[in-house]
Amino acid sequence: MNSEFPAAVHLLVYLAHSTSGSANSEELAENVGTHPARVRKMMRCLREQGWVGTREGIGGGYFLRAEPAAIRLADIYRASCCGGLRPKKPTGSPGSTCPVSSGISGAMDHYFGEAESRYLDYLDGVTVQDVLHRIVDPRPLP
Amino acid sequence: MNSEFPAAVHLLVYLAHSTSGSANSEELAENVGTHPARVRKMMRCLREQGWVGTREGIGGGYFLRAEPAAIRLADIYRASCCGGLRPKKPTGSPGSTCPVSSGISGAMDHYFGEAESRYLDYLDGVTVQDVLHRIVDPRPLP
DNA sequence: TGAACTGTATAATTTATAATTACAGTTAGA
DNA sequence: TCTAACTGTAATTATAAATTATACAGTTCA
Repeated sequence: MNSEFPAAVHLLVYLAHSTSGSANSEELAENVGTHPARVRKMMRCLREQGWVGTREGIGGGYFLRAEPAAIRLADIYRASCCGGLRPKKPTGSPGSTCPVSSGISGAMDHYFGEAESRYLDYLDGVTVQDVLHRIVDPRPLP
Repeated sequence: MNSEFPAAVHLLVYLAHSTSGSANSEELAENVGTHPARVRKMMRCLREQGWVGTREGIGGGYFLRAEPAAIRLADIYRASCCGGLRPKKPTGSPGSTCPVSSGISGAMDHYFGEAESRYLDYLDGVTVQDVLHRIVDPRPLP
């Protein structure tokens, strides 16, 4: 898995924690530990989901549009890196006469899909607010 | 995720399906679609788990040592690429004065760990035999 | 002894990921 | 209306990870 998903969560948690409620790409990039251009690119995705708003121009930046308790990690995952839990390169070859070589990738797709959906079932129960609370007020949480 | 895990499953399923019960690294590599040296390397791991045996020298190769129905995909996953479901590079920085930046990676580790364990719970219910049956006799199966 | 294998290390190549650069478009305020 | 401070986006470069390839010592059997 690449780090799009955790970085997206980080951005949303940061905005949820921010007292001013907004931040520009430079501030966010420094907090996450990445480059402002990458933040802006990721923000496109979060904006399309309706989770953040953008203000361009001087004094501009990003701000939350949704309630932290309404943003589920499973949805962030789906928006940022869906399918990332399975390997890109399948084994075997579809045209082989050997049933194992030709059929294994379809079978594995099935198992990866099922397993990934259990992974997402769990993340469906965790919100941006939960993550924030785990950080600023470490008590047992989802 | 890299393709160690699906390749390992492929190797075991192939041996389980093979009528002779054994195959050398060249035959396995061709079936999986990779290099014989990589097969030999992966076999080390499968041998250490007691799932396959090796015969060196002329006429040698690999053969199953365990029942296909007793080899669980979750165990293959653990042996071949445990932890591969989380990104390698954490976001934020531990020393930061910002609680989000310093705390997010610990929080995400927790959620990734929980989610991965759901993923494995599912794979725990699938065996090499199940995979083989799904390929050679496609009926509803785990 | 020699041919057919495995075991293992290391180098080379390819691919994926992230960082960087660049610049057009937007906005607020002097 | 001009300018500085931003975002949006694409293209390029750099870095890291995964995979393939090469090499050769050790094993086994005929």
